[in-house]
This record gives sequence, C-alpha cells and structure tokens, in this order.
Amino acid sequence: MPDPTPRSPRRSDALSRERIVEAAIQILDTGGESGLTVRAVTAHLSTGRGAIYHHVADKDELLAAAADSVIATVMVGVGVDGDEDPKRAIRALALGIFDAIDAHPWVGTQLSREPLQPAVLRIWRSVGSYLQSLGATGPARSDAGSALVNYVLGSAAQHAAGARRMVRETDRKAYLEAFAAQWTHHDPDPIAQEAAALVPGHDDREQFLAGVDIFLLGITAGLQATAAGADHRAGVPTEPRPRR
Amino acid sequence: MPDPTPRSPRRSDALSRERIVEAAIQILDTGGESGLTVRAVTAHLSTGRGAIYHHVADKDELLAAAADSVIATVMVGVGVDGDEDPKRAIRALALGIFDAIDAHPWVGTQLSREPLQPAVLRIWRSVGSYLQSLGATGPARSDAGSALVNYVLGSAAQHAAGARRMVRETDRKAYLEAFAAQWTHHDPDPIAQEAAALVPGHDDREQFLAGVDIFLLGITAGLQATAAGADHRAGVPTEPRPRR
DNA sequence: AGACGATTGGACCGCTGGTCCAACGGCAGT
DNA sequence: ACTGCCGTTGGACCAGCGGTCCAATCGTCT
Repeated sequence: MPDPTPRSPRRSDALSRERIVEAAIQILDTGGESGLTVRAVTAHLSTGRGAIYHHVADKDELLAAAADSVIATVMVGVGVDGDEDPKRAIRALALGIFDAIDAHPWVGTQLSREPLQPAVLRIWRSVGSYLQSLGATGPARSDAGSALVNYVLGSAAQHAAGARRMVRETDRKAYLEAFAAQWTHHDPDPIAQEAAALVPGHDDREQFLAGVDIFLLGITAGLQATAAGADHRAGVPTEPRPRR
Repeated sequence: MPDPTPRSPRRSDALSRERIVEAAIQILDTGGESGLTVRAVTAHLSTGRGAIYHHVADKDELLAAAADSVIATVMVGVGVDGDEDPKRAIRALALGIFDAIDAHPWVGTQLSREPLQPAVLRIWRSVGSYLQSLGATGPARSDAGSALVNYVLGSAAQHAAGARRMVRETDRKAYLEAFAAQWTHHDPDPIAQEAAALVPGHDDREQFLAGVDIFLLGITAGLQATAAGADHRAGVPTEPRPRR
C-alpha cells in the first residue's frame, strides 16, 4: 500500500459484494434493522456512497443477501450430521433456524418480507427432502412443506419482534410480567386469565419446539390416514370465496 | 371573519383518531404500505401535518391501529355464527384472517412486525377459547395456540408478500411459471423439480387450509396421547442451547 | 365579556435512499 | 515503455420522509 492518507481512489482493499454484505450483517447485529442505512455501510467501509451501488442494486437486495448469508451458514451447520431420522433432522433444522434468528432478530423480519427469496428457498428445499424421507409425496408434501415453513417463519418473525425490544434478560421478565398484569386487568375472560398467567414463565424456544412436534404429529397421522385410504385433505365444505 | 378562504383553523368536520385510521386504511389499500406516509394521510384529510399527532402518537401506532381495525371486523364476522364444532370454528377463523389479508396485504406484514399487538391478541384470545372447547388446557393449550397462531401469521405474511407484487390475476400465473422454470433450471434436485412443477398450479388458499388441518390433526392426536398417559411434549433430547 | 385550553396547520429540521458525474488508475493494445 | 480507455470510486446533490414546534384560532367555561 503506497499511499495511506490523502484521498485515494482505487483503494488497496478491494470493495466487493461479499465485503459489503459482511459489513451489513455486522451493522444489523449491533444496530438492528433501523441501524442499517446506506450511509452506515459506506462509513463502515470508509468509502463513498455511490461506490456500493456498483456491487449491490438496492438496500432491499442487500438485506436479502445478508439474510441469505446467515441462513446459508445455518443450513450447512445442521446439514453435516447424518439424517437417519427425518423427524430428528426436521427438529434440528427448525431449531437451527430459530437460534439463528434469536441471534440475529432482523433475519426473522426479513424472511417474512419478501416471497421466494433465496433464504426461504433454501429452507424449502431442505424441508422438502426431509419430508420426502418421511414418506410424503406430491401435493401432500407440498402442503406439509408449506405448513412447516410457514410455521417456522411465523414463529421466527414473532420471536424476533419480541426479542428486538428486550435485549437484556432482566428486562424480559419484568416486561412480560407487566404485560401479563395489564392483560389480566382489562380482559376478564377466564381463558385469557390463565393464558396471561403462563406468559411470564414460558420459554419461546421450548414452545417453538412443541409446535414443531405438533406439526410432525399431524403429518404422520395424516400420512397414516391417507395410507389407510382416507383423504386427509378434506377441509371444510368450502364456501364460495368472498374475494373482493 | 371577513375572509373565508385563506387559512381556517377549527374545521367543521371534526378530526378524530377514528377518521385518521379510516383514512390510513384507505391509503394502504390503494397504495400499499409504502404509500402510507404522514403527508398522504394529512393530504387525504386535507389538514396540516401537526394536527394528526394530537390523535396518534406515531406512524407505527397508526399502522397497528389500522391492522387492528381490519382484524377486529374479521373476528366479529366469523364470531357471529355458532361455534358448535371447535375445529370448524378454527378453520373458519383462519380462513377469515387469510381472506382479510388477501384483501389487505399490508395487514399480513404488519402482524408480523410487532409482538403482542392488539390485533394479534385478538386472534390469540379467539383461538384460545376454541382450543378450550377442544379439550386443551394449561401448557398444552398454550403450545397448541402458539403453533396455530404462528402458522396463521406466517402463512399470512408469506401470502401477503406474494400477493403484493401480483395484483393482476394473469400476472400471477406468468410470474409463477417463470419462477418455476428458473428454479427447475438451476436446481437439479429431483425433489425441487417436482415441487417446482406444482408451483404454477397451486392455490394458496387451499394450501393454507391444508396446513390448518395438519395442525388440528396434530393437536387432537397429541391430546389423545396425553389422555392415554403419554407425554406429547417429548421433543428431541434437547442439547444445551448454543446461544451466542 | 374575557380568558384560557384544546385543536389546527404549516414552517422547519435532520435524515434517508438513490442518482449523477468528475476524477482516477490498473490493464490491454501497440 | 507508452498511452488511451473503461470500470471503479466517492462526494455533491435531490426529493421525500417522519417528527417537532409554535403562532394562530376557535369552543367553552368562569
């Protein structure tokens, strides 16, 4: 590096899409989604703002790329160990995604924002192959995959939204207790009362896993019923859709 | 008052929180989430921008209020008819939410953005009471409710994200076909191939309903197992959590 | 009648994402 | 070894955003 100081176009450390995404992830992790501004990225890379638009089309594309990067590492992380038991593998995959989003809450929000984005496709593909091992085929697998992916993404988004505003652990308990108290107060419904009582003590991660198990139970039950000749895609006698 | 035109504080048609939310919904429906700007709202109400901050704290609060308004009307809509069969009622509720979000895609995005927001609480309460009728109590109901609500919200967000960019019906088919073709092309995995083939023909609403049925099946199967003495909240022998 | 407080609306601020373009320098052709 | 060129860089600039502030204005209560 010949000239360190004055103002040097053509810098020595190349500016690349990879480096930009990396910087974006760092900023998102420390400053949250609202902290990700093009200005912050360029400042972090100590470059001008026009420069990054040669490597990234959009702020949206940058966000999607950052989320895909995080999810990609999750997938290789859970994919290495054998997948003897598909159910076990699905639980591990779901947990991996959950934990990743717990560590990077912005990913949870991002995954729900755009459809068919690369990160979501990754998840779909993996889920699809496990469901295949489980014996689901055709539309049944499509339906099951849709259900599982949507459940995971929904839980992730909700958990991420909650985790975002309670960074410290002590805050969390106080916040949940205050919320439960307020809810209990203005909603006399006994079911709400009981639900509110469970709020402060509950563990998002355990509950998430319980949901995955419910799903798996439903899938296997449905497959058995189908194998026995019944049609598990019965549904309600669907009324004409009130589209408007 | 000699001059009627120049600038007349104290208007005749009162400015109220209700009117503001109403205007916001209208703007959101026609212009999408990105169309909702404080400036647009004030223009729509032909008032100044400072005025609305006397009735609404924030743009975020306005969004949450708008979403709550939509969801509230859905809930009363599906709540009127009897709820003899709780499963039927849950399906109807889920479908109501789905259709509402299909009609107002921004609601789907909003519901995933903030936790414990009024609209989501409404859904929780309703689902909780139906699950009660189904025989679930305590943590089991909490888990089942979490699973259902998160699935519904996740599906809603994904569907909304998709629906947002394909307003015309013909666009949708072309878009999905193009997507499937591209996916088929760069992913040789046979499962992906089969999945891609199903993409253009599939119906989001039917698939959503199929997912609801999977969860209902899982919940009832779990309840039966619990009644028989087993513990349905088994899960994987959970490894120590890799929090970081 | 008088004054006070709630409501109104427009000026203003700091900030955002994105475009534009002059300046620069590594690389290819000679 | 020279030189012209084109991809890269970075800062100036723009329109638009959410939110604050405050003078002006009625409705209302004393």
